Amino acid sequence: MRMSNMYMPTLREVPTEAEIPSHQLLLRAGMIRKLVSGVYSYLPLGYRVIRKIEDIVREEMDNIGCQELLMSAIQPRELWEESGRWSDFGPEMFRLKDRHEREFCLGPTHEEYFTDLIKNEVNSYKQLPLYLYQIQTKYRDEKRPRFGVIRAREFIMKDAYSFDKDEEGMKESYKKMWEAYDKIFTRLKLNFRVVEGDSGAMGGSDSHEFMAVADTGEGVIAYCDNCDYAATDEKAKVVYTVESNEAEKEMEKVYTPDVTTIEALEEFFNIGKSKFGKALVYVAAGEPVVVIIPGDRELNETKLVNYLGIPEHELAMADESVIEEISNAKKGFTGPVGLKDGIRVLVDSRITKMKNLIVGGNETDYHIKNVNYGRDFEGEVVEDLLLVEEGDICPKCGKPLKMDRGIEVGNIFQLGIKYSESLNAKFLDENGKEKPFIMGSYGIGVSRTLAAIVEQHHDENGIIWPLVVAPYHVVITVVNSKNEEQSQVGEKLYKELKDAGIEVLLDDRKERAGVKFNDRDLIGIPIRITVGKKAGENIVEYSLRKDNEKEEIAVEEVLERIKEEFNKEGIKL
RNA sequence: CGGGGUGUGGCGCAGUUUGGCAGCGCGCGUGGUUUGGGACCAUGAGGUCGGAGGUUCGAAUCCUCUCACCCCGACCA
Repeated sequence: MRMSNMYMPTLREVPTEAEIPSHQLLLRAGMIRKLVSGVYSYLPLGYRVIRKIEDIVREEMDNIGCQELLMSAIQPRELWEESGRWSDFGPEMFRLKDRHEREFCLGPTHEEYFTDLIKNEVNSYKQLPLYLYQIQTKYRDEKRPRFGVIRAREFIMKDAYSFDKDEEGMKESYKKMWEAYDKIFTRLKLNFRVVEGDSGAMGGSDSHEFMAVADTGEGVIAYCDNCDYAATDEKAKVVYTVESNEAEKEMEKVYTPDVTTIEALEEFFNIGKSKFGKALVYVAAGEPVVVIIPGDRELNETKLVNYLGIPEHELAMADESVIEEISNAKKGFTGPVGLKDGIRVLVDSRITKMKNLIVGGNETDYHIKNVNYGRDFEGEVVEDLLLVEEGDICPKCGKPLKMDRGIEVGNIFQLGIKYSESLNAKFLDENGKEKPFIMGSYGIGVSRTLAAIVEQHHDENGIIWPLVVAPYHVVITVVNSKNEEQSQVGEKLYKELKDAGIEVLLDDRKERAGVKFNDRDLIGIPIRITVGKKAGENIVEYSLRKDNEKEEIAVEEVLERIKEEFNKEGIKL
């Protein structure tokens, strides 16, 4: 491609809307443009990268016998009613009506659609396992779109589904997908970590997330250096021991005017946070719920939602009127003792082992000392409602956990029979018995992966694309396009490389050298050929975007050097 | 959804406090001089000041409503 003819609107200045490097650079490099919040276009350069990511995904999917198809983004309400997710998905789902008032959604994912598709055509265990996938646009009306294409409302996703005859088969399929994902993200040069995830709105049991390590990532992961334990903060099991052998003391009401936070209580009582029982008031599916956890810990809302068995959007922190209503006191004085009758109380299991707690008194300006579970209050004891913290002990090996951040680029779920059961998708097994398909679903955020790669591969001058996904492999910069010798050498090389099957850009624009250099660094082309002063002597400059070391070589050597670089990267031409 | 902020030419911004000709830098057109890391001179084009209503002789500026976008929290590929 001749750059004089290319649609590549690079920006000199950083658009104010962009906060993180990948968003800024993708905009500046002219790879993406925003239409409205969370909705983006992929411009020619960006789209080439998207297609290369897709191709790698396709190869690895095809390798494990997963077959590509393409479905509609638009799906009828009835399909989602069958699985119960028309309401479970909540406001996250884009909904629309046709001229006959029939309701539809723009697919946020396709479990129902895939299950529905195959259920009439696949009737026998002999046809299993079956793996299908598509690469398609998904829609989720995110609460807060952010970071460019990392959290968009429209995004490109590869979604795959496995159908097995039994649990073991499904686990085998899950393993295959996992291995394929490992290969995909490795080929894409991402530094990633596989962690246990929460299955959330997808349902099912086991799930893992593929997290591209990045400080700017929204996902928080807890991991162990000593063993292979790693999980998202939502999922990570909190091991927290507070055995106390103190003798139970007499309950005592204490006047604590305006002391409403754990920090203030700490100061008031001059005692550590762990002596307090923190009461959090939520409204879950319309009903108030009080949750009691140790004062020095945070609540994990995902665990709470899972315990309650409600969709996430039906859980919210209670506002002050609800708090006053159930505790008969201002916010900050809620506790487990003396709540209004009939209020549901959940107690983190750790609370039951703590002695002589200090809790809110359910009376404005009062707390109660020496409160003990079992003697003074009761509730539903929940094993673990806490959010993991750095330094918590690893549930697997007991060493301290570390925390990291990442961008979730892939996710695999063991769904089981959630969808096959509700959609009545069944086959006949060896004994002629009807059984629901055992399913798995597997996503890769293609557009998000684009951003994740930039997040991990850039410097102050711009993007540094790995050769496998670079929009073009090579850029030939003709330093002075008015110079006849330089132009000729540039043209000759351009033709030679193109004929060799290399994707090459020729910067033949009538710009000053500085502009060309800055643009090529910004858009991150991995291999750079500079045709300059020594063009007449048949010498050009060869350098790589990633290390910047320049070398003068003869024009005849160029193709060979490029081939060497492809070999080094393990890429076939 | 809660909290905070911003909307002025393609991009980045000033002007708003205290109402009085709509400006600056970059980019863009033309002519010229330059030409190895975002050139210089000259000369141009380009604006419903987010929108609606109001106050006023007069509104980018004051008031009311509204829309959009960004940031911080709760969700996800």
